[in-house]
Amino acid sequence: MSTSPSQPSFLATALLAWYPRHRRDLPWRHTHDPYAIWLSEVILQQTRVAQGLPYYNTFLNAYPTVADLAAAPEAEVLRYWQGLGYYSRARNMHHTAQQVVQEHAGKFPTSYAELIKLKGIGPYTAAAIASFAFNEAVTVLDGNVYRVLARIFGLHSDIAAPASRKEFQALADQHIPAAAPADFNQAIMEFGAIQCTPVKPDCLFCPLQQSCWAFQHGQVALLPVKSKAKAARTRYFHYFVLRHGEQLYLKERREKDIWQGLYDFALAETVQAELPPSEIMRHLEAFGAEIDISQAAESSATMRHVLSHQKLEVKFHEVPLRQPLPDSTLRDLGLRAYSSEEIEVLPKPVLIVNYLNTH
DNA sequence: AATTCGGGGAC
DNA sequence: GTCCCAGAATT
Repeated sequence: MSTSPSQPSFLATALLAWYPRHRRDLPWRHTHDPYAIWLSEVILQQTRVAQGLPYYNTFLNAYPTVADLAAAPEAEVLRYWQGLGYYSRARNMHHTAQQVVQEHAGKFPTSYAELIKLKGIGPYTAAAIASFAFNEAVTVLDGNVYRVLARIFGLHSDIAAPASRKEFQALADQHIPAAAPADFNQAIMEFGAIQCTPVKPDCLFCPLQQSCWAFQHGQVALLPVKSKAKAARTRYFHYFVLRHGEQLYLKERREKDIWQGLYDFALAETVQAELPPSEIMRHLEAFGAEIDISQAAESSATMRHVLSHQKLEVKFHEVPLRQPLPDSTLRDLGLRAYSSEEIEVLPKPVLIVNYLNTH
């Protein structure tokens, strides 16, 4: 990190004046506990405050300390994360909590250099924890910071390109005040979140209006420059909802794919939208149990579920069984029978939760 | 450098 | 429909 000038820059001065008058009252702003700050930062990765807030409170209540998190079963941790998405965040937190307990005697590392070595803690989160919990003068770079800097200084570098990072990093490093690194980091992100917003920023009442390159040049709506992501691919899922009495059969997703560690039903993925009747019959026979045709429902209508890089088109085929699935089938397909009470506490994709809530 | 990891809310 | 959110790991 570069040094900052002895006199705070115009940017630091403006942001530090703006921040105390506009900051939202958020729970993680009342603590210096690195564990709680770590949790808030991981939750807020690619997640809005409004969506993450209830998870923060519930999670911290369930696991008040890093030792509590380390001692929990992974499935339970994922269940608390259910609905937040990017589930590797939860799995990495769990892993790192155990590492902190075992290798650091339960005490969180206190420097950026040590923090960034931990799984799930990258440049942003390491800087956030180091500055907020330990007042280290390291700058955070998140989507808000990119946007604010691009507009104020007229940077036209593509913020989606990794190579642009060092330009923004250098700029942030120039302006972070040595006397108040944590407040500067909080302020610039909060400023981006509620004043210098992506769409319709509040330029009319902006304290930086006069010194903002984008405003002065009428290019606020054009900055930051961000190249578009390629279109999401479409996948076709056919779930077999195997039921015996009140029991449903589910499996853990272990493969390297979406929803790792979460539970869903027996699944056939197809290249085309339709699963031909002959293929459906082949799957049903492979389950190795007699099906109660009289209670068999039509396949559900297609449910669409959109992820960042995938569009899922999903059909659920309900399969009422006259007897339990044989052990060989359970082994082969990784399935297990669960009561509705057991299913409730399994971590599941929102898609599966939605299905269960409507059937 | 490019890709892949969710889900929701604002427009 | 589009955009993007207090990003990180993997390839």
